[in-house]
Amino acid sequence: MHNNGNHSNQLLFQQEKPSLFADVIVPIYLPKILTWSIPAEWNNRVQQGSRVIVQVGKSKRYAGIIKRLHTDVPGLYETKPILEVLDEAPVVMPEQLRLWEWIAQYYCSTEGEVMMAALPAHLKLSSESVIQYNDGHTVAIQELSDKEYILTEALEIKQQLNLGEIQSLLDSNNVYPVVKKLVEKGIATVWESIQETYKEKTETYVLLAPVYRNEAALEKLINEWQKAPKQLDLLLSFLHYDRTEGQVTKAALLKKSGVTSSVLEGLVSKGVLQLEKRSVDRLPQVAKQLDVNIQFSAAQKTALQQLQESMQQHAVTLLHGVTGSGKTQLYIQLMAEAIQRGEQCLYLLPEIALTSQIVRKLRQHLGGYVGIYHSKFNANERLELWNKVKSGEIQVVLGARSALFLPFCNLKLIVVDEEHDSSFKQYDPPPRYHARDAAIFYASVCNAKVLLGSATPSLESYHNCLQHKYGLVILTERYGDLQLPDIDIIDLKQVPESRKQKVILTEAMKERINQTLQQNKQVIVFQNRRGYAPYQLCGTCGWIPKCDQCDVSLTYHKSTQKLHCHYCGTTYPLAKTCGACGSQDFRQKNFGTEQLEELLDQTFDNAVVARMDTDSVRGKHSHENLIRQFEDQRIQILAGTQMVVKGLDFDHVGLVCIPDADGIMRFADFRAAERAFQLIEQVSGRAGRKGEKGKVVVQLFDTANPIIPFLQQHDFPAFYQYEVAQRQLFFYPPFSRLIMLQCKHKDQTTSWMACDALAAWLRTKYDKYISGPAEPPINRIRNEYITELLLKLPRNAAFLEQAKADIKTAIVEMQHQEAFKRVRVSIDVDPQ
DNA sequence: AGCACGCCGACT
DNA sequence: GTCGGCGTGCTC
Repeated sequence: MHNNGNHSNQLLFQQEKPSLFADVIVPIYLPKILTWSIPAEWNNRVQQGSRVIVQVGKSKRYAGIIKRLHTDVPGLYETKPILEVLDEAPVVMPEQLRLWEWIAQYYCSTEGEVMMAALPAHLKLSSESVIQYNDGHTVAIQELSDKEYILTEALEIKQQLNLGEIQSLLDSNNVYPVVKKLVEKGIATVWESIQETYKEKTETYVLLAPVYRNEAALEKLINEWQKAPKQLDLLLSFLHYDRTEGQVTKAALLKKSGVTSSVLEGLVSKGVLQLEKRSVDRLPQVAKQLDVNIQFSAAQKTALQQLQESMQQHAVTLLHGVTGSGKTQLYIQLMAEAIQRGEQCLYLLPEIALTSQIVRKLRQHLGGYVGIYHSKFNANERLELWNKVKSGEIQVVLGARSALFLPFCNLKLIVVDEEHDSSFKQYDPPPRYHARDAAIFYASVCNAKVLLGSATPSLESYHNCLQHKYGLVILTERYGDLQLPDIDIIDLKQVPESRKQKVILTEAMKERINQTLQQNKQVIVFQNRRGYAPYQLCGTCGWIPKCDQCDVSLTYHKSTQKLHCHYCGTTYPLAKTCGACGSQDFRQKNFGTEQLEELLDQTFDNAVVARMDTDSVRGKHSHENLIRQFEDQRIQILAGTQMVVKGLDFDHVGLVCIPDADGIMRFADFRAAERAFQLIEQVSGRAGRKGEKGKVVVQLFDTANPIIPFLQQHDFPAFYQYEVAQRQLFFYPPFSRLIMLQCKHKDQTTSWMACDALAAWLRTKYDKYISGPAEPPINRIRNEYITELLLKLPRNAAFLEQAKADIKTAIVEMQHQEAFKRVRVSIDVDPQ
């Protein structure tokens, strides 16, 4: 067969211009990335990192991110074309795509899930079905079923409905068949609506009409003013603000002059003033000014120099500085230097440590260079920050773990403060990533340095320092030559009545609180349990009220007069009689912050007592207000959970009380000692910041606990040596890497058997690394039974990759078995 | 995550 | 015998 010239020209043409395909990440759970084709006319408009609209399945459309453009023709399936190109410039950078890929791979998640965690809501678009009424239809009422009739009637009035509206209209979850019928009968059509959700914020500004913009005309107007004195007043106050502030918003003018908008409307209709809508920034406008004349102590100066040297040599440096040693000032100095070099910095903190205190401090020194990013910000504000980070306008971001996903263009320093904090690990929803570890990877991609900071480093990080993988800088002196507080132990075994009925505050502790109050100092009382009483017990038969859906005893909350499940959030009415024997002899066991607050309030008449926990600071600014009140010493005693520990510096705290230290130490997992040390050391650090040495009083039964001497000496390295020996003995991190598999099923036996089947699959290769199956201490949550399998694997990257692949295979194999089809398995790499 | 296909109970 | 419940599998 031979070709004529024309034909071979076409072939040649096709070879020069092969069709283009895009691997697109869509924000849904998909086991692998899917490929769409690019219509030839858009070849020059698409780029890696841009968003495109694609259709997934029958009708649903999403804005996805182009991960890769290529010309590999997919062999096994027809590709659909992309439907729209949303961005001319990429919204995510190549470095970010590498981070996404790493997280998905390392944490056994998917890039779609990472995308959901990474992008601000307004960049994640998905379509919604709109059911549109067709006015011209000619169907008679008699031809319709009841449901069809109800829907037709509603459509006639509203013209358009979405599926959610139809569901509530018909009071059913299964409305699609009815909609389909109406479409078949020509009464309605269905189309997919996909809309940009970001809205620019606009403000109305008041301007002088052009004719009066010269002195003479204006003077004439005012001098010849006849009626409408309110309008004249308003005009004069407008002129005043216009002169003093340069521009006047409608809202501010009306507020300051105290008249209604109808007065302003009058001036506008007279043609004296004009209104103009302008789009404005949602982010606060702060001057870009550096103020870094920090008075460093000698110890800080040394540490700063050591940090700079260490960061030259190491990708990651740990700053181990005792509480109150002024670590934040060092970060500020380093970030200010980076700003001056035109670089970007990321400062990560655990969510609840992102208080107004730290924000104020950064704003004070780094001014408008700083952007803030955490869950309290709404979607519009987040998108604006996203864009300003991408453009490089914002150079420093202070944020919680999700700030790691911002599109930095010149990131050179990542500070992970309180790096030991377990809330850097996300659990639900996946990806179950650790922001500190992901930051270390991201820094390697961006060629940035990482600075970890903590008064109580994680064993993993400290171990890495001793192995010379990370640099280590130590700051042992507290700023202003303060000393760490003394820790006194009160042995509850020695308190006579405590064996029968638990004493919450011993006489000795009350005495110390009184002394502190008399010296006009404040007291923090730490109790890591919310509510009034963590469980109730029938005095006759021992029955304990539990959650119907979870294997957890219910906590009595006095404020709501209800029993709360702290796992699923369900509330139950207060039990008056025993559910088992009918007895009325109910005893409340243990105590939470709510009861503690009440008790403190009753005991110390002259002191103002407040409580800080997730229940008491629900409102938007209540957390900030509470902190402010405590700072201003309007509150003398603050009772609270972990919340009082994180990121707060108070100047007048003389005493920290821990009435139930047993509650911190008795957890059964391998991190119990580490967590207890961190928590108690961090709480202690709140005592005695300015003035003399603070005091800590700890009540407990378990006075023989080996971590106590380390706490009393504030000796982290000695604690590390003790704890690391335990870890080595039992092959726990930092000597191994953990992967936790959880099987969940509504039937307890099935859950166990499935987990056992998984274990059997994995034992062929990983026998000596597996422990379990086992039931966790709380084995039922939301009516699902949980069985766990823990793998303690050697720290070898290639080995771990293989293990993860084998785990995924084992899960698929297990779920092939008929009995286990509905068992849900979750994988948690490096669980906390 | 949706959305459709497919198989079993309560109604005409 | 059909309608409608939700269990199961696929999406380029």
